[in-house]
Amino acid sequence: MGLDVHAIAASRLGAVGQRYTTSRRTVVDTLQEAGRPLTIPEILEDNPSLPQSSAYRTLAVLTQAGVVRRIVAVDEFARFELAEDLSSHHHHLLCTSCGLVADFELPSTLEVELESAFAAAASRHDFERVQHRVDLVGLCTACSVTAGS
Amino acid sequence: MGLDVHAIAASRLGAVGQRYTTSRRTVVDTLQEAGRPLTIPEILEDNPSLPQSSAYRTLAVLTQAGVVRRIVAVDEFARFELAEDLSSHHHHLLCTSCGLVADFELPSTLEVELESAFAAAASRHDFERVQHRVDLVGLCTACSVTAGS
DNA sequence: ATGAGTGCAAAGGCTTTGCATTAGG
DNA sequence: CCTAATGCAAAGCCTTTGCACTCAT
Repeated sequence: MGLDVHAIAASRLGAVGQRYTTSRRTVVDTLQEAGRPLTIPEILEDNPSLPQSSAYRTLAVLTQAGVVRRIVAVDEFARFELAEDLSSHHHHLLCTSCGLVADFELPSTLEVELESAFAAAASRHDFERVQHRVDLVGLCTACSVTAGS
Repeated sequence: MGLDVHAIAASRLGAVGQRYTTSRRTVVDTLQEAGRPLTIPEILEDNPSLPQSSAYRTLAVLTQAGVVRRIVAVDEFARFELAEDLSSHHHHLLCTSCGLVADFELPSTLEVELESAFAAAASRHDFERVQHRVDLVGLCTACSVTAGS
């Protein structure tokens, strides 16, 4: 798709009174190129000149502006990816052994069914502004070879 | 249901060479009574005489024995609930504001469809021993009143 | 009795923050 | 220019761990 991610990012940051600075642009680039959720250590690895504290602050701002999404996987590291409307709707495969996060998609017919079931559950429990989080938790190829009993 | 949770817990602990001690029993009771995932601070609140380190160690052992399940919500706190075969299959509603976790269920027909879609996705990505994690993330009643814009 | 389990306190590790400096609009 | 953003270092906070004591078998 031909979305201008940087233009959208600049606009969303502006909407919350934030500037689209060099380091923020860099982080967005890194996430877009990765195409999967990255931890902050991974982001720093790709950008050795970026200080750790700047990475944390940058990602906090980008998250707040709706440019990136923070996801909680199975290990102690937070992970970040571009917001879904800047990439595409997808789900995550989480490796319980190494923490790897990969993306996958569900048939759209199933997504539709899920959506209505979720809407019903949310309304039943008085939850609002609900998004769903559908993940698979298991062992990735590498780990099932290593740790597979 | 008439499951004897304590008997099962004792048996599962035994299977991994662990004893079913008083504090472990206490934690299991607390989780069963709560009927929703609890953080360690919440567990300690319910059991003021239980030291923090014992709570962490107890829950680590119970998790390893398959008596409880550790879940990652949206905040920094790990949460624990009884294993599904000691309670029932369900999903979670997560409040992004206060971190509250509530339970909900999906129609069993939808569960079946999901299961096969997940199996397909997992096999496509060479993931093994896959479990699913289907949660809704939003604002609980209390928080949507307070923080609802 | 005798090793597993517990309690206390200190250490670990990811993340946040204070403050002086730099850069964006 | 002038405020927001950055960089460095120190502090926070959840969690884990070392070690001596106690309880379960």
